[in-house]
Amino acid sequence: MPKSVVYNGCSVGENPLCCFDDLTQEELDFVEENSVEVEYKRGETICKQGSFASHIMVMKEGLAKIYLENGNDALILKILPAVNIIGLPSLFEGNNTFPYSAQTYMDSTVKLIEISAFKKLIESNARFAGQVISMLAENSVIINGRFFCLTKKQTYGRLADVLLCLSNRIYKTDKFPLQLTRKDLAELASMSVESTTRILTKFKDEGLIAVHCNEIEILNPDKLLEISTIG
Amino acid sequence: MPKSVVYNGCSVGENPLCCFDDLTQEELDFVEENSVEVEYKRGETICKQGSFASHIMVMKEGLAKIYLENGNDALILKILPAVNIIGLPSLFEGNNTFPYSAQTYMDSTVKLIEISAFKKLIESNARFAGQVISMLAENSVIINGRFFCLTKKQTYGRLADVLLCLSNRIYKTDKFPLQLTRKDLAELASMSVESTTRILTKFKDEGLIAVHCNEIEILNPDKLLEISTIG
DNA sequence: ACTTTTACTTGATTTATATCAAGAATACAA
DNA sequence: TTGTATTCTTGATATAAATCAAGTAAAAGT
Repeated sequence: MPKSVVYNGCSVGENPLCCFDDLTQEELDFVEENSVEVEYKRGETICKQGSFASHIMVMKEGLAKIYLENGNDALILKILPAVNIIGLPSLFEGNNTFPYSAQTYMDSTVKLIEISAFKKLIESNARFAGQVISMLAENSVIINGRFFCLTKKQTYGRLADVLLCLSNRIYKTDKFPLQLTRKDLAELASMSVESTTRILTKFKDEGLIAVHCNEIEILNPDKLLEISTIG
Repeated sequence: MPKSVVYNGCSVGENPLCCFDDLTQEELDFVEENSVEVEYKRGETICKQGSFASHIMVMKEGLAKIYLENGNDALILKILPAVNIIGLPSLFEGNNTFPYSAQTYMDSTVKLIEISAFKKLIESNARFAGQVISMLAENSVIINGRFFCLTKKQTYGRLADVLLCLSNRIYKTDKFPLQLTRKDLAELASMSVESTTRILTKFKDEGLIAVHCNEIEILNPDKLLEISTIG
């Protein structure tokens, strides 16, 4: 029996964005000519599901969520710290709209690259195309992990996952500012706000975490990981 | 307010596999030289999560499921009729194992292509690479739709989805042989076998479907679609 | 400072759905 | 054919988690 994979619902990859590393100076200039940088405030929409996909986006700074919306329901596919790329799934032929929305959790800087320029690079540079493939493939593995987590784990495990993800992948420290609201956390763990509160309180009572004013500290990551793994 | 997208949890795309269309005869020969065709019986495993990804697979005939496994839990990501490609996510750099398992629902024919040969094609032919990107991108859109369905819809909607998917995408007719067991259906809709039975009975009582001996007929697809949409 | 809104917490209730249990139907084997 | 094992069905019960409700705390606006 193989060691079980740990599906952590984290939806943040460990590999840095790398598809621009192998471009020539000429190609880099071409990218620059066809891109702009934009500042977004907290809560602003970077791209809107269903709108025309005119560009590929690169998160340079900040934090965002990528989500599907349908009526009043929203499903977060991924949280996106810098540096990461947004919009690759809109590259598929016959599709010219964004398959998801993206919104910032805090003030963020985003680079917008003309999609036609991006496509031109893919067509002319097979190594670049290979890296785009690599990113798409990794992305699907990450999202599938989150898929597993949200469908198979129950609330405690899902929230433990979210906390560990913030600590390990986003802020990369045990003690971090809680810039996300309970509502944000609830949405990330796909549960109600009330349940989120209750579980956080329980974690606090059991000494797994400490919550100071707008700051959260992971006291017992091992136990949280255990909760996440059990489900 | 834009028209709501219909997330149907179907996880079968509408576009045929097309990445081999633009290859030269020489390239096609190269693919042939580096591939074999294998027959699988119903229930056999085509690829196993975690094992070394030595090849890309093409379903030539039959039907299979692609799923994540973790302990006793399994999550079906996708059902795969012919002609479709399996294993693209194992293309990402630094990963040499299959990120999921695949198992046949019926006797199937699969073509196995050496992954090194496949990668060589990507590196040497940017158009081919572009089509692989397109397939990966489409795939992620499909799986995200299923993700939404399984996390946001409740049992009736999910099962309605599965039935419509079988009818519309797999068998392409209103009346089709029920080769899947209740257990298979339950797994597809991510619910218990008992609930599956109950809901099927309800659909039958309400005249939405008819079940003859090992054959199922969709009598009221519109109503089923409504159930699927409401959730 | 006070008011209004928004965010958070806690408890009671409801609901969807899994699980448990046991019987019926079907398939399979001797 | 009869016995055995699956698969399917149906009912009763348990449970996780949402919803409802009402209050407190914090933030924002006047």
